[in-house]
Amino acid sequence: MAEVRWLTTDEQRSWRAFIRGASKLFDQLESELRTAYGLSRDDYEVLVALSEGPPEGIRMSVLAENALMSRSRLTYTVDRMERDRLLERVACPEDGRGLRAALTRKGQKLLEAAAVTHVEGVRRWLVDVLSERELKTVGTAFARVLEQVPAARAPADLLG
Amino acid sequence: MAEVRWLTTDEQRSWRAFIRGASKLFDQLESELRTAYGLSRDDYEVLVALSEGPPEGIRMSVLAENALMSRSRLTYTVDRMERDRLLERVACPEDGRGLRAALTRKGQKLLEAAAVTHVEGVRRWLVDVLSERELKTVGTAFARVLEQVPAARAPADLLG
DNA sequence: GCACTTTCGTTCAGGTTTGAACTACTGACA
DNA sequence: TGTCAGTAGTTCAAACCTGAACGAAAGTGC
Repeated sequence: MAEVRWLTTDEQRSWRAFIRGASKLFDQLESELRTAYGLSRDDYEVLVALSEGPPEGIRMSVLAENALMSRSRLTYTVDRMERDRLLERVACPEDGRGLRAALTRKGQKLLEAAAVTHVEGVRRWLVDVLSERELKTVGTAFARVLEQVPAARAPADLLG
Repeated sequence: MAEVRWLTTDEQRSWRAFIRGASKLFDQLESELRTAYGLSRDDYEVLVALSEGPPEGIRMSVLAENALMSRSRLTYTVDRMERDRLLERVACPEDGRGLRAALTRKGQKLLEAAAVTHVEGVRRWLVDVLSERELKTVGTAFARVLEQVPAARAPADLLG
């Protein structure tokens, strides 16, 4: 058992500022999307992923991966969105087990509107608040974090 | 209605990297705390806040503010933690409506153990992955974000 | 002292999320 | 061709969260 390497005062300060700022930013952006369009962050991520995929839709499992959601959570999210006619599930010709979620016209339209709100929020609360250099640094830093953090969160991964 | 100011390609890239990296980081850290100690991030935040407050405890409303939680969510969180004997609610002499949550010995011990796990995670997945300069920038950037985002998320705030 | 408004924390109803089972299908191997 | 492990997506029960409504106490103005 190695000695614990605590955070220095500066590291601690930075970490705390980050976790609080980021949490609040996420809450704010989600709150804006929800009150304006009734969309959760998950819903929005799904719409974005679909709009960037091919028109025939995206496999559920791929969608779950893209949006960093568990499969069951995605099932329920897609249920709700299908009920609201924002997307539809279509069978997958090449795999009888599979389904694709595909954007409807309504979903497309809603995303176009919501994206405006969302971009304004991202600008107002983040992009315009940071200098160009800061934003760039944040981007490259978290791209590296994303690479480092283990891809799967299977229980076995946590025991190493 | 003003023209939409979309994000530039670079801004978009930075924003995406950030949201994905940060989300994954949070998920990873929470997952580590949960499998090792059965603590959610909320639980952990409450323990930290209490350990930093006076020994007689902290008012529920202050705790909710510190941990960025709704009051009802805090009520349920504290219920669970009290059931597990990590803290206890004590009446508040100076305000008959109020309660303080105060750490028990067991809560104190658990936090001491969990903090080790948590710090290791923060180091491994963030602090050691970033340069000193990057971490500093992230800290100052999000401190500014925290300042800018409106404090309350009362419905009225969202209509302006 | 008495009405009024505000604040504190909880409770309620209903929606959401979780992780483990489950069904249906696929692909590999004999 | 038949078995069998593995995968896709769903479902289930239980835990969790949300926001509005609530009871109790505090503060305010008269």
